[in-house]
Amino acid sequence: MCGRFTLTVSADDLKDAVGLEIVPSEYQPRYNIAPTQPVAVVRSFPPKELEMMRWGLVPSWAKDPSIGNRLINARAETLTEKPAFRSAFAKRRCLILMDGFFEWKRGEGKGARSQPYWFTPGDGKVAAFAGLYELWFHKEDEPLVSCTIITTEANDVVRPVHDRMPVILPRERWSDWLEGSSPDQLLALLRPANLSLEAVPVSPAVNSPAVDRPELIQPIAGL
DNA sequence: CCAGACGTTGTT
DNA sequence: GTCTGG
DNA sequence: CCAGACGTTGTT
DNA sequence: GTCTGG
Repeated sequence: MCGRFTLTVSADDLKDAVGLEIVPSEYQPRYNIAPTQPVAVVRSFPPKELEMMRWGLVPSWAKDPSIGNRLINARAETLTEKPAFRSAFAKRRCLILMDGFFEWKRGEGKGARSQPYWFTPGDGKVAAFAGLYELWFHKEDEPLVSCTIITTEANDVVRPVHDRMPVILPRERWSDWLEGSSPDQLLALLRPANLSLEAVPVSPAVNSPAVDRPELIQPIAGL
């Protein structure tokens, strides 16, 4: 995990939530955000800014941006060792904005379907994954800017569904993550979420990355 | 030395 | 760019 | 994460 | 089965 999430608020509400402007024409509410798609990100510099980035990290040394299709998550446990993430962890940390994420509980036996769940902080507010970003300079003037979501072990709410989850930073830790400098203090932030999460069983319609509508986060009966 | 990878997930 | 493997 | 493709040649 | 694309 995490391979799918939501950010369903309006551009105005997003601005109110984080205190930063976003280009309205680039943003729209989403109920099924998949890898390779644009996601709303706060990065600390230069300067602190809210912008849309491609989900899937493309390191500066990449010959081809397709490597980003695979670097959608970074394990917190090995962040400092992996060549693909080391420099981003040191210098290019970000907040990936969301208001819920999906995890799939695998069915027993072969051929069994996985049941998707939507996990949400449930207070209607914008929350944030801990992330890393990179700039990839090709031949155009503007670099391709991309990001990855940091994962850790599941907390008590998520564990029945899955053993990993994205790192969710409480609001009072946002600036610590963006502006921190000591690697030890930064790593200490990458813990399973302590905040309350609501687990909502949802329709397998979310399985298709092409489907994006409000019904995807409605509870389904019988579970 | 050069070449080639650089990642996570889940499944067996 | 930097590390690992041959 | 899941869904869907998995290929080349030559022609428009 | 495995890779690519969204």
